[in-house]
Amino acid sequence: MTEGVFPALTRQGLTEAVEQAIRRAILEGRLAAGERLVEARISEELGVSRAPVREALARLAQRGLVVSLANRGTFVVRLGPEDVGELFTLRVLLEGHAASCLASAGQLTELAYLEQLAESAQEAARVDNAEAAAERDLEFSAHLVGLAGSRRLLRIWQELSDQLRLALPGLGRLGSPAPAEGLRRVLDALRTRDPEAARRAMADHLARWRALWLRAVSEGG
Amino acid sequence: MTEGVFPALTRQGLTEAVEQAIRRAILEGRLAAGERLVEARISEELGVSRAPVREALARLAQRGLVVSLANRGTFVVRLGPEDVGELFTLRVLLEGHAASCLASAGQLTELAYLEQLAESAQEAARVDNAEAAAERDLEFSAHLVGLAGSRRLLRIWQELSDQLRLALPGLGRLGSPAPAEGLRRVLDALRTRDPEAARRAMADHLARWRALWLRAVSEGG
DNA sequence: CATCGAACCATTGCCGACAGTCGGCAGTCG
DNA sequence: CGACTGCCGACTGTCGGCAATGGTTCGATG
Repeated sequence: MTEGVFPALTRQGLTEAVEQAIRRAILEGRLAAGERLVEARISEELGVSRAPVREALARLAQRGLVVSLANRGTFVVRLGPEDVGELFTLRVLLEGHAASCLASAGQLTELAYLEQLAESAQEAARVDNAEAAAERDLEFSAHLVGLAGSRRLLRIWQELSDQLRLALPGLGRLGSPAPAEGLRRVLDALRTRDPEAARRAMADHLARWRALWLRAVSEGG
Repeated sequence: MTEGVFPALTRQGLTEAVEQAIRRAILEGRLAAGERLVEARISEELGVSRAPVREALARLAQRGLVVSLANRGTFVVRLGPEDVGELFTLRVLLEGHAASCLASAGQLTELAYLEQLAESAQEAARVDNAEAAAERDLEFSAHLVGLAGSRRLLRIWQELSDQLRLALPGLGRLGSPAPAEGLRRVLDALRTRDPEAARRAMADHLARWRALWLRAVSEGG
């Protein structure tokens, strides 16, 4: 039989469905930061029992999107400036590493999609939509990190990016120009196969984003 | 009222107790790699219902100690050479960063305990007990990363170190000399406040450990 | 004799219910 | 009037049970 024709649909259990529902509600800003998540309420609203809701909340807690206090409930995480600082420090570390790896061992054919994503990010920045630009930028980074080929690296990065997305709605109110030129320099470094330049370019690019995100959480919360 | 007379006892829930029990069973090698963990069996053995066992297994799955396949059960993770390679690549990245941070911004008073841990590790290496030396080395790194002051960094590192400990029993069979001298160079770099030297020293030290761990998982499984 | 299919069994996924715990409010005493 | 104590509602932690799923065994069939 031909392999890989069908995308291997994995019948997602209720738990996963509930997890996605809550995650989307959080990341789309329909659940405000600090808001309390009551199991019974969610289970009733979704028409399922409390068990899958409980497990979904536990997973989200481990992912850092919510925090659950014993016997007191789980709450949507509210990001402070220190949190954004931490997250960007780690992003610089991880994405810098990924960029460096890709520069030294990546296939040039893999750059095509990255260029497309970078173009998309630049376009979003051009129309002064910081929120959309940030989302595109995260997608670029997600693929960059994915190409590094380390499952654990990708998993960690996804966890961090999900946490960062908590502050995404706050970015929208800022009419600041979003960084977009930086990705070009990253791609240049990848093309010339210069690992150190790729790491630096990624770090510089992220440094510009960091300032923007920091302002978003400082003014918003 | 007098403040701080009672040490604020935090009653750990059943779930946490179960999680610790299973984790210890895995890390102490009483549960072999690849072994299946049946919820009902564990719950019966521990005298609790399946609910806390379920949640404990879910947490361990997120931590990467076990892997659970839908409707098929959860199994103790078996580490391959690629896994150990990934883990050490990330250790170099994270611990190198922590060492660098500490060199540029750390208090000299914090070095005292690190020196004590390094001494302990060196002593374990002296008696050719690779497993104990590895455990001491992990404790050293845990404190090093903790001193960097980033909760997320520490959490990620702990997750990775727990995964690495899966292969700890395999190290015991190797009669190889454990690296121990490297920590001294890390401490020297911290004392002289040289961030780049600290990162390199940490990387060199880990490179020596990496070879040992790789041999352990290659021969063992 | 190998292969396929159907019933069986062990185990997980999910459910509803009960008990334990927390925060708030009223009542009481100084 | 302020502080402490005891109740109250709400919610989480835990439990036993039922249904759904996957692997297995055994028999039928080519």
